[in-house]
Amino acid sequence: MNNIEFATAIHILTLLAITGEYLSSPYIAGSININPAMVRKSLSVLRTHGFVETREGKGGGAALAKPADRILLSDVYRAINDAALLGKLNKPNPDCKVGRQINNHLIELYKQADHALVNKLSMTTLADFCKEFK
Amino acid sequence: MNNIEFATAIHILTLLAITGEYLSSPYIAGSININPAMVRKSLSVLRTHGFVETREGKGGGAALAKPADRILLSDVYRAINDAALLGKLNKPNPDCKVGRQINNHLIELYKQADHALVNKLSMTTLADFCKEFK
DNA sequence: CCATACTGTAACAATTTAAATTACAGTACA
DNA sequence: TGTACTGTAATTTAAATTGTTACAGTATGG
Repeated sequence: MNNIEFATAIHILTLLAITGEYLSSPYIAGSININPAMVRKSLSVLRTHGFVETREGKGGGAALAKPADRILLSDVYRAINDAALLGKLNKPNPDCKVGRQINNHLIELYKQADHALVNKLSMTTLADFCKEFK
Repeated sequence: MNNIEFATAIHILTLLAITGEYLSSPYIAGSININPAMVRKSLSVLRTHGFVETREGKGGGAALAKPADRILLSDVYRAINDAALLGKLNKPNPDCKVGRQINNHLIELYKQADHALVNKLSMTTLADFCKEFK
């Protein structure tokens, strides 16, 4: 969530869900106000995870691959953050009792925090999110 | 959590809690394997938030300012992340229905996610965390 | 009262990571 | 066959983070 990809992905999915149409990367880019290549990069990840389908060639673009009420925001979060841990670590001194063990304990803590976050996000579907747009 | 300061702060607090002594920044730095000035920077934040007290001059250093069972990991997280939002935003096109509204909705979502994370961290005290060290 | 060993902090430098851009081959349509 | 796209790799640029240096201020003990 701490990179902009999550915001970009949610923006794309929201557009696709609300319009229900195939949209081209230049069109989507115009809404987000970024470069079309960035949109295609994001679409590439979303396609890999089954959220969207894309069509090449003239008149091509992207559309949702499944109903918006079957896409959890937590799934999108997971897709973008992959296995990345929610937190950085030092390289402490292994000759110190604390230094030797702390990274294991921090990793465990980060995992718990991440689970709590994902759990919260799993309570909202893309459809729920889209309902907020008037 | 996505900067290393949280890991550094927890390391410092763990050392202070476990030893129960005044420790100097060079000593602490030796355990974390970073520069003493970094430790002092972190201590400066921890002092501002009332977690530690420090002594200047020869023989100086830092110690916990209150019992480890009265320090929640969520408090430390808040102290370090201050008001920083857990997520970035684009600068979308205001002429687009989605672009115009999405940042407000993402901010709301980030807040919820952040609360869930803080809630989880509030279940562990520094004392609990220290118990894990054998 | 001076040498020593610290803290506190600002200024600066280096490094790392993230983001954006460019480029171009491949594909589909009309 | 021209046009308008996608897909992706390579590169560049920018931003954020992390680390370093430097030095004034402070406490201690001989």
